Amino acid sequence: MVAGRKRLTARDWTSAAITALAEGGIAAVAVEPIAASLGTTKGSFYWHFPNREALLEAALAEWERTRTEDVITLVEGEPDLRRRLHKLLTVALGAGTERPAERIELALQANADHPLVAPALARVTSRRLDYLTQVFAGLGFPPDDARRRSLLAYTAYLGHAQLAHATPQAVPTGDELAAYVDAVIATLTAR
Amino acid sequence: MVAGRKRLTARDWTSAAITALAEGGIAAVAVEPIAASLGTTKGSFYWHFPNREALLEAALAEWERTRTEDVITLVEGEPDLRRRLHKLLTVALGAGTERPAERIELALQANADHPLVAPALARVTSRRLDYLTQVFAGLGFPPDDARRRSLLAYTAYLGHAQLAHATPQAVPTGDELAAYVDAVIATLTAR
DNA sequence: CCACCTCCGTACGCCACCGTATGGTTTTCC
DNA sequence: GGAAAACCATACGGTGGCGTACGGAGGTGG
Repeated sequence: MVAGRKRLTARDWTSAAITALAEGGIAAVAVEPIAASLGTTKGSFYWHFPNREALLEAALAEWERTRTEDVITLVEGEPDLRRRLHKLLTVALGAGTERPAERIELALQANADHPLVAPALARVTSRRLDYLTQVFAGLGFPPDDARRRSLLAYTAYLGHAQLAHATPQAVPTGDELAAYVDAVIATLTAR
Repeated sequence: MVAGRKRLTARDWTSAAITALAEGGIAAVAVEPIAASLGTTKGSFYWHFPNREALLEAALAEWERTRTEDVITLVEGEPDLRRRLHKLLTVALGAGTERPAERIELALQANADHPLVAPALARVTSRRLDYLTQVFAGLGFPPDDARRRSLLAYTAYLGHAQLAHATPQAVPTGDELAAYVDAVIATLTAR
């Protein structure tokens, strides 16, 4: 892939692992294929990492870190709660399945069983749900109602991503998508 | 597993494959492990099937068949549309991730990329969405609104299943679940 | 009863990947 | 400028799966 540098760092390996993760899921985070894509050999890898699991662990940690940063920067531009929700849903439901971030997301969901994936996923999920609950509470819904609405919103997001990936023709695009997002927000915020 | 019969049929292999699918996903539909679980060897398998792919194909076909039957029998006991929706959602959201049917469902979603899985999944999804749309239309919503609501309902179901599997603690149970189902229905059928 | 067809066990070669061993090549730093 | 440390290539053995070859068992009909 990159022919420039000769000597690699652990970070080079983790970011290559993240790329592989996006493209082929957990199974693609494999030492020898990634070595080939980096134009090197396992000899390099096993100097920087003890084993494959450590690489996966590093990749997941990196993903979790940048992922939360993304959400924060996305959110902190919109003070109005209702518009913030709209923006959130537009990005969440509109993001096809092509972007690497979405692909990784799906790859991790697909491997939620994995002992390293499960806790990372749990943390991210929990943070998102808490945040959503907070938004709905800010819109004036009582706590438990806010929680239910956020759960509905989040599961709808998850399912939407899944559906867009598995059965893209079942999911609206363009103007239809915009109308859908509006309808969903109307439904989610209906008293 | 079964020590009784000596000679096996193709059906024996298919149902063993479905069991493996439920327990370990697509990757577990592997000839040698299943042979071992059946107490036999590959010699048997390659008499009944040309290769691994054919086994997977047979398993998927069988799943798709029984799956549609299940839905039909579930539905045709409740004439009232609103109660039918309630029943549907209760079963769909309440079904933990323990039942084999749910596990297979998730395993297939996790492998939606797979060339054999994708079309099967697309057919099932499309049928379900059409059915849901029909229910909402029957409740008096105009066609495109009914479609949007059914999409929201179905994505919520998909995401819920995913969440219940990956992050069970994020999902309500017992009385909370019942309350959640009621709230979701109220939200989904709100004008 | 025996020949044939059905079914299965075993052994083999192949591939992809993991992890180790070992020696060589760069840097770095005194 | 040379020793020590950092880094990498290569070769090896191990595991687990796929698919083939082939020989034998066991039912079944003539």
